[in-house]
Amino acid sequence: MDELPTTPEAANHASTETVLKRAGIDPTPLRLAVIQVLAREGRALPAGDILALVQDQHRANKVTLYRILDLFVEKGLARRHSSGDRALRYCLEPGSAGRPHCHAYCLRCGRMECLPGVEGVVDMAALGPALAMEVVAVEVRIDGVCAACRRKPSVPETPVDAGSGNS
Amino acid sequence: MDELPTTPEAANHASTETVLKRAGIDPTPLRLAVIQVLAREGRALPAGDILALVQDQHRANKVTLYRILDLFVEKGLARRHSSGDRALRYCLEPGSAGRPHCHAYCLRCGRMECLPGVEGVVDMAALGPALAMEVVAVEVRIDGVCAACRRKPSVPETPVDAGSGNS
DNA sequence: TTCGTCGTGCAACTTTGTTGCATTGCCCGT
DNA sequence: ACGGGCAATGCAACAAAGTTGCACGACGAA
Repeated sequence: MDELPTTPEAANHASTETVLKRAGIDPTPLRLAVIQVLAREGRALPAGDILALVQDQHRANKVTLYRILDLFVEKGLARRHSSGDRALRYCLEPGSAGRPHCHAYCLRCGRMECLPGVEGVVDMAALGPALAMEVVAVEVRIDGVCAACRRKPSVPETPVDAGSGNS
Repeated sequence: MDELPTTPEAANHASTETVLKRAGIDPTPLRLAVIQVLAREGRALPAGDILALVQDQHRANKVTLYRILDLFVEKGLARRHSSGDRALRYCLEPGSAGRPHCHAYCLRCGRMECLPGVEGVVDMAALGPALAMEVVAVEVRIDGVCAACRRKPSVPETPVDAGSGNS
C-alpha cells in the first residue's frame, strides 16, 4: 500500500514516489528525500532537523526545504504544527488524508510524537456554546516528559522554560 | 474580588495590584500596565501586541516586557501558548490558578480567544494507551474563522496558512 | 534554437525572542 | 546621612526561524 505508512520499511523510494505523484507533486530527488525522512521518522520534526537529515544524502538549501514543506502542506501530504518551542514542526498525515492527529511533546528531549486522531479525544460539543466559529482544524498537544526521559537521571537542562531562576 | 477576572471593569489598578502581590510579584508600574492589558483584553495576545498596548501609557522596552511575561508565567499568573503563527501568545489564567483552558484561533483576523477549561473537552483516556508520558500540560487550539470574520466580505488575505486544512 | 516554466540555490532581510551590560532607584545596615 | 547591594529597566547586539528577491540550469514546447 502507498497510503503513507510511517513505518521505516515503508519509507522506500517506490512508495514515496507514488505518494508524491498521486498528490500531484513532481517527485524530484529532493522532495523524495524530504518525504522519506518524514516517513522514516514518523513524528513531527522541526524544519531544521528535517534539513539536517536530508543533507545526510543530498546537498540541500533551507529555502528549498521550506518551499517543499509548504508544498506538502498545501497538497495535504504533511501538516504543520506548533510545538512548545519556537520552530514549527512538520509531520506526514498518517494514514488517509484529512484525519488530524494529536501530538505528545516532551519538554525534556524535545521529541514530538504523533498520536492517534483527534476524534474521540476532543469533545467539540463541550466547548460548542462558546465557540461561534467555523472550525478548520483542531490542534491538540500534550506536553510532558516522555517515558525515555523519565528513565534518565533527570539532568535539569532547562529545555523550554524550566529553572530560569526561581524566586 | 481579585481573582483576576477578565472583564474590562475589573482591570483596574487595585485588583491587579493585589493579584500581583499575592503572586509574590512586586507591583511596579510596568508590571501593572502589563497585567491590566492582559486582563482588559481577555484573550491571548502576542508579545508585540502587548508591548504596543502597554506603550500607549508607558515608555516600555521589549526586553523588559519579555522578562515581565516570563515572570508572570513562572509565577503561574499567565500562560504561554503557541498560535498558528510564529509568535507565542500570553493570556491570564482566567479564574483560579492552574486551570488550563483552550483557545480559538481565527485564521483570518489572528485573534485568539480563551475558551473554557480543558477538562471535559479532552478525553485523556482516549489517548492514554499511546501516551506513556508524564503529562504536564494540555494545549488545545481550535483553528477556524471567527463569527466576526465570517460576516465580513471574506477578503482572501491568507493570514497565516489558510489552505492547509483537511486535504 | 528559442522561449517559458519549474526546481533549486544564494544572499539579504524580517520577525521574534535572548543575552550582556549599563543605569537608576530603593532598601538596608551602619 | 552614607554606601553597598539588589531589583527593575533600558539599550544594543545577537540569535534562530522563516521569507523574499533574484539568478541559474534543466527541460519541454513552439
